[in-house]
Amino acid sequence: MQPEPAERIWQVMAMIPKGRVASYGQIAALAGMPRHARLVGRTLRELPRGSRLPWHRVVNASLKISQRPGSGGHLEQRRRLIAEGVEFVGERIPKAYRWDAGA
DNA sequence: GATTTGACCGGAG
DNA sequence: CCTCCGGCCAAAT
Repeated sequence: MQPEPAERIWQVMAMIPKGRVASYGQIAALAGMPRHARLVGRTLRELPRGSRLPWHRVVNASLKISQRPGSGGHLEQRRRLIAEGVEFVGERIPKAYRWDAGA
């Protein structure tokens, strides 16, 4: 039987290299469900706090953190990314940090 | 069961 | 930078 969609999402997410970021749509596409970016977002929202998955490496297509600015999650994600060497220009992450699957 | 909402996307204007 | 739109899908109202 086919792996559950959420499971494939977790799998793809787990392969994002440290110090790089990927978009929701990108994850969805790599998980074999193009245009299902929203499902990815929902899946991340439901992740337990102690997950070992690099959820912080997932940002929106504009290369900005998608969580509500000012929220704990937003600050947490930003902190973790910076800790990995990812830079921020204002709210935006330079395109150079975008993960190229298969590069 | 219809409507709204949400850690979304891409195109158009 | 902004809004509006159509697509997608699950959970909450």
